[in-house]
Amino acid sequence: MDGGFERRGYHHGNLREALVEAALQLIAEKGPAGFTIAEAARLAGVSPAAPYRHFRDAEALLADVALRGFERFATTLTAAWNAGRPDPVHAFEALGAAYLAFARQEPAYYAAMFEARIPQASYPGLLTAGDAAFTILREAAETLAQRLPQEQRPPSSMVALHIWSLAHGIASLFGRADAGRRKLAMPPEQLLEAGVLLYLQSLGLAGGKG
Amino acid sequence: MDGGFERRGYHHGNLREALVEAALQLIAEKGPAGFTIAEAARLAGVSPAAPYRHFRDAEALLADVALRGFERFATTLTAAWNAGRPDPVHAFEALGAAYLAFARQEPAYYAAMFEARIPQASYPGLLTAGDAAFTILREAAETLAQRLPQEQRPPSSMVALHIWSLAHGIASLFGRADAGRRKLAMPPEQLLEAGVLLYLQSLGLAGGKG
DNA sequence: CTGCTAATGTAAGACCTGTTCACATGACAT
DNA sequence: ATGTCATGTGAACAGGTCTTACATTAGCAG
Repeated sequence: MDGGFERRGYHHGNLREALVEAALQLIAEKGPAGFTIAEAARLAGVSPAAPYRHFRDAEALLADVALRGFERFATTLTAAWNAGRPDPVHAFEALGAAYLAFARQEPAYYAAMFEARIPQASYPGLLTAGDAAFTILREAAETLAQRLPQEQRPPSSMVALHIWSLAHGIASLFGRADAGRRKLAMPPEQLLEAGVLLYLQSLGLAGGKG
Repeated sequence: MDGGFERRGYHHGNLREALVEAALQLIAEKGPAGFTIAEAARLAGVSPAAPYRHFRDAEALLADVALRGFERFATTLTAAWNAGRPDPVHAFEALGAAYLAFARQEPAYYAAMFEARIPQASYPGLLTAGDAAFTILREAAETLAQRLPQEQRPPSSMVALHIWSLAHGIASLFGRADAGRRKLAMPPEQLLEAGVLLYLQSLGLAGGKG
């Protein structure tokens, strides 16, 4: 661990990164509320006051983690959409699957992004990064809608919001390794895929009977 | 406030209820993580140690709030569904609207129920109460599905999961007074209604073009 | 290489919270 | 009236946040 850094002397050399790594580890273990600056400092091998040279307070550190999370999230979603190849419907499915995969594989980022209750107004970068991620989904929906005659096209932002909400709902209710969550008859990925297909069908965007 | 109770002497008289009230107030203000036993005790006018006579620890208090929340939630949903009257589709819409209304009007309960990361395994009552609330949705979906010829009926639990997830996603992304959340072109209620209608259409359960 | 400056880390401390313990109080049954 | 038990208190300790004054050193100017 230690983010791959061993401190070599009085100065750590990469404390900022080490703190982010430590925060990720702690959030993954105990949730955003369980993370403390003191413990992150301990993991990084510095005194409890050192982190304050890099982050104003615990919330700022969390906000930085969330920001990085949104950036990775956007990268992941872009790759999954893959410019709509091989065809928009399958690419859209892949986008949904990537959403859930991110929530499952990066629970710490996901928690920082969506569960930490960071006041976004205080961290404008967060808002921007979140919008960028959403835009990927919206443009995918836009591309999909192009297949319909213009007068039948739904607003792409509405479609994107529906898919985002469904994916987020599934991820946050059932999609995590959280022992506490309910068991399902269907794995979350399949639940999402079925939901998206049904939804797209009603728009005339997916095959007649899934 | 004080939950309507003034303490009259050495003994509070209704500390347990007063603590729950205080917790609700604090959660509403600062989220589940911002709530502390010490502050709840202060609001109730007792010493910081007094709450431990009624709750094993802070998590237990939170779990009690969540449990009460699930019970109120179930009541609300049952009333909204109204046994499927005047007709199942409209009643189903009302159910969705009630979901969002609960999240908005009772943010403290909602947060305790879904955001507090209470290990449900440690509080079996919570799991039961959550299941009871979900069952209402599942039975509504079941009733709806009855309208279809048997071989076209989707699994009602899948339908219920889709609707629950969509509603929860919308509520948790956009449905709260949280200043930090994004602005939408459409109010959350309308977003949900449109999503549910589209979804039901694809199942053949709602009118041809909403 | 020398020496200055700014960045980075430390130590100590004020203050808060959670939680436990021995003890105080009084509601209630007998 | 008396005893008992639920309920509340006060003191104590561990551990957290964050600030302030101070220590160390990296990196740059000369």
